[in-house]
Amino acid sequence: MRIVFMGTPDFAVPCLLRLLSDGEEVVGVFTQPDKPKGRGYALTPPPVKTAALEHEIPVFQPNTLRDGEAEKTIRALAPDLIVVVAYGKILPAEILFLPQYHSVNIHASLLPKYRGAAPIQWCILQGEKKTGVTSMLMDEGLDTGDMLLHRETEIAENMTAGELHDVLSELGAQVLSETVAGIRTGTLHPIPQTGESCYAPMLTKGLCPLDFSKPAQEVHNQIRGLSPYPAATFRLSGKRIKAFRSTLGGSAKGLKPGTAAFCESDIVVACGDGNLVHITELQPEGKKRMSASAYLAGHKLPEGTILT
RNA sequence: CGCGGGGUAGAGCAGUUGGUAGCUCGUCGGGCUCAUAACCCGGAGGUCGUGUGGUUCAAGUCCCACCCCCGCAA
Repeated sequence: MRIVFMGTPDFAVPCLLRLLSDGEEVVGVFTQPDKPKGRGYALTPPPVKTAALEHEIPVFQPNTLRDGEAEKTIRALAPDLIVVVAYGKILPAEILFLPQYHSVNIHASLLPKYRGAAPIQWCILQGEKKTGVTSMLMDEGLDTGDMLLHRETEIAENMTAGELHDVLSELGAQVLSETVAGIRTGTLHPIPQTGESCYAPMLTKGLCPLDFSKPAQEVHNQIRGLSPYPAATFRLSGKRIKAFRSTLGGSAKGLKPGTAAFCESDIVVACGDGNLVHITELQPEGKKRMSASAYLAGHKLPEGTILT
């Protein structure tokens, strides 16, 4: 099948590769323009572009899909289907329904929950026990199209967003493969999204600072939901520290929220509900990411120290 | 040339006004103990990122160049 693929970040790469290994004819890849990133503002290509170029697929990086140019380009590519995976732009109707089989999207949640930009992280932030991947026939709304297939996966107690991302990314490739196969054979039955929906908006820096006056479980969810990017932070002796991993366990026994308890191999902090959160992996500003025990080997952290 | 922090024993950190390096953990050996990841004693382990660079009687510590790592911001 002739397919135009639209995607941008790492999450979308396994989907693209799966289409190729399935023998689909990927005739073009749309991805976001290269953007200045990192120190020195080096112009950085999106991961999907890199992957596409490695397979010698034509890459298109328009700033907008709404000036008619993109439509002409796609028309010339004459796809049977458009596959969208975390592309980062809304497709106008004239493109959406251009191919014979229209456009399908792979979304990293169990729709209609967690529509939007950051479903993986929000699932963990909200303390969900399971999530999954859904494929849908796209319409003009944001992740509102009729659903085709979905696959569920458990979210382990201490799982981070990064780990879940990798799982869902592979699961997404699997679902995409089955979806394309189903479209080819005409065996899929689109079903409208029903039930309670919610949105997973883009993550902002404002979500990062930890608030130890919250219950330990929420602090824990915040740490793992924002790990590794953008990463939950707290302050210790004037420096900002990112927390990447944590576990729960133990009672704070009347310690005020934010107070460090006995810190041997973990940084143990009292939370608002009287329970403890154990920070096990972190990164001080300007330093590499390290285990809490390594950090504690070189930094004294007496019991009673206040973290904010 | 966006702003900034840092490269010292396996890991994490100190290192004062320049005088050839210390701490915590780990590791090895011994001891204590019913026992232990606990405790005590002892040992090994470092060309202090690179430059057969500059200053100096003397540089981890000052100056110069380069390499590498990281935080912020985008």
